[in-house]
Amino acid sequence: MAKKGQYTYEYPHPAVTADCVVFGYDGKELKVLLIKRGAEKEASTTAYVGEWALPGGFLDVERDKTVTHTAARELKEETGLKLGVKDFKEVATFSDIKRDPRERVITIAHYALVKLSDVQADTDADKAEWFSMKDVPSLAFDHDKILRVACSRLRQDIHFEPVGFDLMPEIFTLPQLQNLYESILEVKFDRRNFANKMKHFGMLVEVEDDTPRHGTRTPIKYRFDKENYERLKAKGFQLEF
Amino acid sequence: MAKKGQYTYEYPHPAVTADCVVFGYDGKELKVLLIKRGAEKEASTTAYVGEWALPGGFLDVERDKTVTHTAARELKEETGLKLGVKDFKEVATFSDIKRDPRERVITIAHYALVKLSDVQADTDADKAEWFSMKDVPSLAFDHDKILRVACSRLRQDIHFEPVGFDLMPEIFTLPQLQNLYESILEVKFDRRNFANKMKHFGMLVEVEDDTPRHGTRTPIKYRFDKENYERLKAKGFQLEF
DNA sequence: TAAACTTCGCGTTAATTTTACACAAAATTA
DNA sequence: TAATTTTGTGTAAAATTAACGCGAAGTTTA
Repeated sequence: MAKKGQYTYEYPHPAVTADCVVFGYDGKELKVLLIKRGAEKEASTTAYVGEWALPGGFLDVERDKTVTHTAARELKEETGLKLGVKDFKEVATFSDIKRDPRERVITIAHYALVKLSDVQADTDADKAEWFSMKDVPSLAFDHDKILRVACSRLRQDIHFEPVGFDLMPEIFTLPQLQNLYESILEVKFDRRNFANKMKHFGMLVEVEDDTPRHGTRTPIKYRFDKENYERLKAKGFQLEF
Repeated sequence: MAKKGQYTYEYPHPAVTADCVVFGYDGKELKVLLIKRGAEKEASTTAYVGEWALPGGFLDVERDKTVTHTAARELKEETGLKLGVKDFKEVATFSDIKRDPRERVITIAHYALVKLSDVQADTDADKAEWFSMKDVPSLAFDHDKILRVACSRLRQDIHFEPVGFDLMPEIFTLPQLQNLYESILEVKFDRRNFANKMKHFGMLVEVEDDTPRHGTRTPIKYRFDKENYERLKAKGFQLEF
């Protein structure tokens, strides 16, 4: 651990953090990963102890290649969830002068999309918890605001990128996919038009899978055709919803 | 001036800057405002002396309310151009560990759109210069990259916001507006379809203006109907191009 | 001064995309 | 076995987008 008062500068410098909004989808609703702020670390200076917050932490000036590396590293440390730098998207910077009561801290918010079914086991249940977007508690710092902005960013991105496929499990059904889109965009689509449009893009591949499903009629299973998507993207095509 | 080594922290802090990509349009081509890096200020530590760069500078930890305030303040100081915080849009954070040779500096890039005809007189010609996007020189630091990213961001934004009207003079013609869209998007539109679409939005108002124009036939003059645009936006409408 | 040329505005038609909507099959429940 | 829920499929109307012809206004050229 570094000694106190070791680092001096000619001009004041702010502290810089990266925060993570990790979205997951369980087939029913959109969820977000939060941590409970503990007093373990720097007890005396830690703020908002016991409150829920977004995972995140300070830029390691000497080691973190970019602030996105900070995001990935802190997410791993705080929740156990290991994501690659490429899995993150930058949302925005939050730099209000009083956003942290201790000192001037600016944060670069990121978001990531994960297949909840794949990672739920990885997340350290002692520290982190998945909350449905519908009942997110009030958060520490300005994290409420960050979450709102991240959501609206996700809503924008979904129009141009197949974000659904990052959130869905490998094998999924059209009704599930539609439900996800409806959850994120908070609208309802016509089932038939949704299916037509999705199939029309040519990114869905039918899969043999006889796992019985809960519902009534058994829907067809699909997987995302990543190669074809990459080909289409290279050609310059537009998703749109 | 502050004494050296006055500000001390328990952990290393990066320096934080805000950089500005200011776009202007002169009726012909898209331009960007650059400054020539001088050795005036902190001579010994200044890097890239004599090279062209984006306007920008260090966050004033004690005074700047947000990094966007930094952007506005520095733009004014370095180019004479006075813009409001609302005129800026955040683009992205650039935080590569070696992007500044002197110390770790992360920068939050912003862009702004201005009516070149209105502000050309305000820009301090000694320090700043407007460059056509077609012949931008190679820039200091990673500013080439920042400019590229800002451009692609502008190209995205133009699909959903009437950015044209921030760049055009108060009174303009449809061919001018079309030229701007074509410059930014690097495509060609059909003159008649472009006009139909634009008029269909209901944001254009015909204006009486008999200033003779250079070309052949004198095109109709318009102005942007801001009130109507706000009304439409409130109702939730989409631009799209 | 007339002819040729360029730029501009208007409107029409064809192609494409989006929207609205009805019915039958599969599985569960009563 | 009948009723109920969920899913899959197709088609016609409506709206939007794309393609395009023409004549008018002004400039340049012969």
